[in-house]
Amino acid sequence: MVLKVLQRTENHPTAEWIFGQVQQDIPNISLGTVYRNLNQLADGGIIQRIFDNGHVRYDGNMDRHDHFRCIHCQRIFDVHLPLEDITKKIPQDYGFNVTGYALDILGECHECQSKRTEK
Amino acid sequence: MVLKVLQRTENHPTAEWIFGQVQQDIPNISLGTVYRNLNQLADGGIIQRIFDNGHVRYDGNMDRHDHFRCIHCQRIFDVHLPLEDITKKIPQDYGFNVTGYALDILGECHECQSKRTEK
DNA sequence: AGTTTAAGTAGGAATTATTCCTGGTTATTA
DNA sequence: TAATAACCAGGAATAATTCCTACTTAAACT
Repeated sequence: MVLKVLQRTENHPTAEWIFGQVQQDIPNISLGTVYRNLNQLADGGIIQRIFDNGHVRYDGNMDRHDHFRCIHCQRIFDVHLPLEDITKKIPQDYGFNVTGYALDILGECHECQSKRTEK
Repeated sequence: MVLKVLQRTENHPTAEWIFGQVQQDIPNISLGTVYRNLNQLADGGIIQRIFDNGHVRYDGNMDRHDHFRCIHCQRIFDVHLPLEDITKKIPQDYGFNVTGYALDILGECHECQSKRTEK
């Protein structure tokens, strides 16, 4: 159920929000259960953790993708950028094995640009 | 003083650690002051926040660089990769303004590779 | 110099997100 | 049917961080 809720949304919700959603179907589920399930799913690579200013959000979309966060409205958008460089260059230049990476981009989204220039 | 401590270390310390260091010079500084100063410095772009599994660390090195975290020993290494792609492609493909980005790479560091193959 | 205003702070309480614990419930196996 | 295992609710505990209040120091003004 936790997984279903997460995959049904376009957003990148917090544990708390997921808890609220799941509660509508399973009224007496506990927050601890949501956390336990999210951690299992994330550790098993089924879902992804996103670190948003020290707070954790979750993403049920496991296609390789990155995140853009608007510095005004704080929304997180999925973006797709192939960075095949990394998996070549890091082992080459540093001798480290790469198992994954996460790119977080900051900036100003479309809407917030318009809102700003309207004034 | 908070800034000085942070810039003197090669590591990516937590607020708590910085607090301990600064205490040696200013014995009755409070943890809240350390947090306030770190937040001001980070918001002002003087230092960088690093999100390490939901915990916050700080980095006094403001050259444009990225981070590699070893999945075994959990240490964080600085790596340098020019990703000029991002600042071109994101505005092009998505119409977002980019003000910054952070690349977090996961993998196995040198030492942990050796340790593992020794066995 | 004395007074007002502002800025920065210690110390600790409060808040928030997350994990941990215990006893109970359900499912599984034999 | 009895025994074992897995999972969970509910709430307590923990950890990181922010917030609050009264105090101190510095700056600006008269």
